[in-house]
Amino acid sequence: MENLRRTHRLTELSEANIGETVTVMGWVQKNRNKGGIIFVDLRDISGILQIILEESVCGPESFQKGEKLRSEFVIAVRGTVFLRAGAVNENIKTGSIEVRADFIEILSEAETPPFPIEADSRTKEELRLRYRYLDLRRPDLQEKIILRSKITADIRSFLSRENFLEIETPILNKSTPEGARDYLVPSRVHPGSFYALPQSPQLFKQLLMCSGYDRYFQIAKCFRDEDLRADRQPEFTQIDLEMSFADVEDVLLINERLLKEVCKNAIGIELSLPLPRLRWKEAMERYGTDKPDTRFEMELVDVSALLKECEFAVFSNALESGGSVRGINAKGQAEMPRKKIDALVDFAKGYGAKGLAYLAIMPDGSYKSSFMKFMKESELTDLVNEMSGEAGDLLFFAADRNDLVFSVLGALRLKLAKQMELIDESKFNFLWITEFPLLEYNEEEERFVAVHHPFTMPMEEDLPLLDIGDLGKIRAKAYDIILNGTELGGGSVRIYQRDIQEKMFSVLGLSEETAQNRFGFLLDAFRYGVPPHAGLAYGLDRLVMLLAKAESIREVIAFPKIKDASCLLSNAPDFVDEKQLEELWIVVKEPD
RNA sequence: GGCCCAGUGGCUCAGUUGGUUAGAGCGCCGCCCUGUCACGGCGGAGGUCGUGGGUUCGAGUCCCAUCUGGGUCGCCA
Repeated sequence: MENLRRTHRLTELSEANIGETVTVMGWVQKNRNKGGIIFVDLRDISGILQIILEESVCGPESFQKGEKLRSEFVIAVRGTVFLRAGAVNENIKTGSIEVRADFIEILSEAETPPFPIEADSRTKEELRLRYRYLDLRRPDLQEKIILRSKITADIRSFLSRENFLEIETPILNKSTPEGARDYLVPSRVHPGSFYALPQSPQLFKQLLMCSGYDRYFQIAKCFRDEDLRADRQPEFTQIDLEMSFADVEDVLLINERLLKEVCKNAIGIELSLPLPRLRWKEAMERYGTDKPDTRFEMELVDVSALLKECEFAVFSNALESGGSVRGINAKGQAEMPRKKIDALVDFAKGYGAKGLAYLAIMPDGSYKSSFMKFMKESELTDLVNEMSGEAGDLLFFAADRNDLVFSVLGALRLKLAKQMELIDESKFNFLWITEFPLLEYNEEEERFVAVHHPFTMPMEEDLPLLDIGDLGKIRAKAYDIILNGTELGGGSVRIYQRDIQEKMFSVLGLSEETAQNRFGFLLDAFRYGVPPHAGLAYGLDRLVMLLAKAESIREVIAFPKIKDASCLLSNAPDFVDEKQLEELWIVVKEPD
């Protein structure tokens, strides 16, 4: 190895290098031994290159090494670049050339890997994660990790050019039990005291605004001790940014330019600006969700007004108790088999619906429906017209409290779109959702809680409602950025006026003492001159996942955790020595 | 915490209404082959079906429990 220095990555070589003596290194992808000639497909992170071994060129010593080669051996090859004598391999970048080795060295031997190292792996994820270091050798996973690095670099570059300063904030923080569960870190020096890992750098970035760093960003690791999902990990990365002297419009406009640049550089997609916007209320009414997938239509229709006199108890009860009846039209699905409809009804029940009413408009114009016997002919006709129902369509209706109707139909809409293959996977539909509600009522805690966080600024015209009005109706200067039905990020204009902040704490049921105890350092800072400020944070993992067209966030994280938040590779979390616990003043209860 | 899906050689799968020594492709091992690139030829090893219990004359196949992984609801200010 002392005498060998790598001169090129494998696919840096091309016909331009013909005749050159080069030294390359990598992993053996495939060894095709024809007896007197050995073809080796060598792999590194750049791709594949064919190496040829002939005893007459490389001598017996290297040739014997060539005969020993197995998958995943690491080798070094010194040789000359030739145009291929045989056929060109169109499948690889270096398919027209090959390196004729005059010397090879086996740098490292390898056991047979437990699964094939190849693109488009069909190996079950459990095994891949247990051997993640092998999984990460696979080209498609490498592509995603490379894309992630590129996106991160682009974001840094853009924000730096826009005069944002990258500033790190602490990982060891104070726990603020509002919101997600914290990961706690025991203090050795302070018996019984704990740090919390950040759920986001929220408070610190606001402090930075107070300190005059008027544009801040950070690529910040964040932690939330909640259950995982395909797009949720307990530790994840935020692109966190904050701007002083800024309102909603300032944040949205600069982020649109950021997204445009990232999309263009990372995947060659040209976004047209401005990005579409939708108010929260309208999003809920049209799509049943605050993160609509706008790649297909099938919008919700409120049919409550038509059903005031209706005798179908499910509908009338919902209306009488202040709820609504809304429907969606599954175009051309009238012939859906009963079994499939029943499955959709069960699906709806999973979201809390008591049932799901349906009406099929048969090709001959007749109706087939779960509730027609309770309805007048004219009511049915009106209903069908309101839903733009045509022969061959299948209509679904949910009747309940508004929030339930929205969540049921919002989920059903997505489910149907997938079944009906309505989603154009080539689209990248960004969408701003604006004017989120400031507060929502939490049944369990029997109080209003912040939808975004307690520092979110109400909209000016709704400020009076903080004193006298319906708290649930207050709109906030809060916004989310959505891509293809996934929440990519969100942010808000922050409260910087002490009186408004105090009112906010008060409606949240936080006593002055509690607020001071939890956020006192921020409130104190606000006493010494605070600029108006606003910000946004993206989930970097989700952004990369969507741009990479990955199925799960785990595909764009080098070392992800599994569903129960453990790591199959390292076996974290794990038990620790009694001595460590003693130092930390911790006594572990026997699990029940 | 709830619901749903999956678990058969190293990998990916098949396995008919429960019925003889559980199959295939790839991979692996050995021998042969100087233009292969999904290389080819010949030969070979390797599983008791995630685990435990039950039903049965008989279970990979049915039942119960459990473990491992995935999806989702709750949760995620």
